Amino acid sequence: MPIKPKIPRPTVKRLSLYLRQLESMTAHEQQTTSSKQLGEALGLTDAQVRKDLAYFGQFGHPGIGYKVGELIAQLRKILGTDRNWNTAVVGAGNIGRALMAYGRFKNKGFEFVAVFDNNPEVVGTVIETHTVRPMKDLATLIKDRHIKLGIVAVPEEAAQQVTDELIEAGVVGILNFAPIRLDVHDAVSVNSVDFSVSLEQLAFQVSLGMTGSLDEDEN
Amino acid sequence: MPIKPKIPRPTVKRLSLYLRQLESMTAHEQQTTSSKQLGEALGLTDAQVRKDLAYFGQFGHPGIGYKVGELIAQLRKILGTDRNWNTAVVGAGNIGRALMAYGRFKNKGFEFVAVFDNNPEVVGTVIETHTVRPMKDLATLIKDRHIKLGIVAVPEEAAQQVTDELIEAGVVGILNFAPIRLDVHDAVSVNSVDFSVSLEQLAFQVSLGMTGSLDEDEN
DNA sequence: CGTTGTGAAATGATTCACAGCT
DNA sequence: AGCTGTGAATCATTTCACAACG
Repeated sequence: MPIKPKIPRPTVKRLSLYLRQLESMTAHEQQTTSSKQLGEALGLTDAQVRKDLAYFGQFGHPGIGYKVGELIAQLRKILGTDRNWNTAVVGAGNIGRALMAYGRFKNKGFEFVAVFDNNPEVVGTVIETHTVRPMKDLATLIKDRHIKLGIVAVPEEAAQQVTDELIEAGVVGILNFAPIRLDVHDAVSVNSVDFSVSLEQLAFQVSLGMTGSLDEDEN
Repeated sequence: MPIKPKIPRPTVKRLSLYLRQLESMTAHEQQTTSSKQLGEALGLTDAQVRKDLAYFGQFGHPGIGYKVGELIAQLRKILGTDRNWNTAVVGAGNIGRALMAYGRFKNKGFEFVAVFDNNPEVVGTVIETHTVRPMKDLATLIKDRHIKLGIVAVPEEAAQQVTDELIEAGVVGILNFAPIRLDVHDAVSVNSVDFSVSLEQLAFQVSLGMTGSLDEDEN
């Protein structure tokens, strides 16, 4: 192992986008691509693409570009999605169901292997082939099924408590949909999706567009 | 109006967080706060908080801090959520329903005034007091109800088409849940929420935590 | 040729540190 | 004494530009 390269945070986000674009390219039988082409498809500069990829190794072929299949394999390895991540969904409301219904996660290395809810009317019902379990089964199921990722899709008031239980049971990564900052210790990773923030950002951009300026869109 | 201050993008995201934290403070009858306190609650430095706010004016009172009610009003004005944004949801699937069910948007300046879907079985049903309309009514309803924001919660294949229709009808901001980059002209703002990217980022962080290092979590 | 990988330069964002107000 | 607002310094990220390679 050479040194620690230090990866910029924005780079990580873009790796996912590269991977998705490349997968769409294989689907179209495309064998090879370039940083220019990849960048154009995603609204980035070619230099940005090359620099991002170069943090992880030398995947390109000068004069040729990148071999699509090869780069896909590399990116999966980098992102950790070459293995399978057993994942639990906590909260069988609309968000929980939306995620479980989105079939493409399976091919992306994420497998939902348990759903929990505390509502007795929901417990026992089946969502996408999975029976909703009561919260009291959480710890044992997380352990038995070697679940490493947890999705917190419960109301704000319950989010921290649920998080604590997940971590206690052995989960090492949390995707949080509740509008609060979750308190976790350093060994656990948290990533939050916050609809209010997203909408307010949008309102700001729009308001601004009517008067001043911010930098580009970039989606 | 003096000059163009140029707002850092990360600042905008944080403004939403400040606003939410302040709202929770008023709910607890708190009259006044400081950049230090605000920062600690959100995992930011006090200097960061002050700098963010100072881009928009001098809202603080030296020696005292910030008056909570006052700052809330200012932030709402800055974000554009002091007015009301009529919003349309396209796609009455789980994500669309999750958003409509999240009651707090109303108090945040976003009002969902129309839902559309192209599935005949769903059209005509009622979601949170709103009858689902067919796609063919989109243009007229957007115009009649002065809808300015659109939420794209449809499958990937339909997302660009839906976006085009929304913009054609007069929408100026789009919140996109489909996993593609939407093509829009400059006068329209787009903000995307991408579950796959969020999950893959999480997997990366976790994988890394097992070996190397990235910078802090920060949720 | 066209395209990568990469130092060096430029731009952007955060933190420091302190003068000045209450 | 306590806290803001802000220039200056630091740190992070992006862009430039070009040598090296197939």
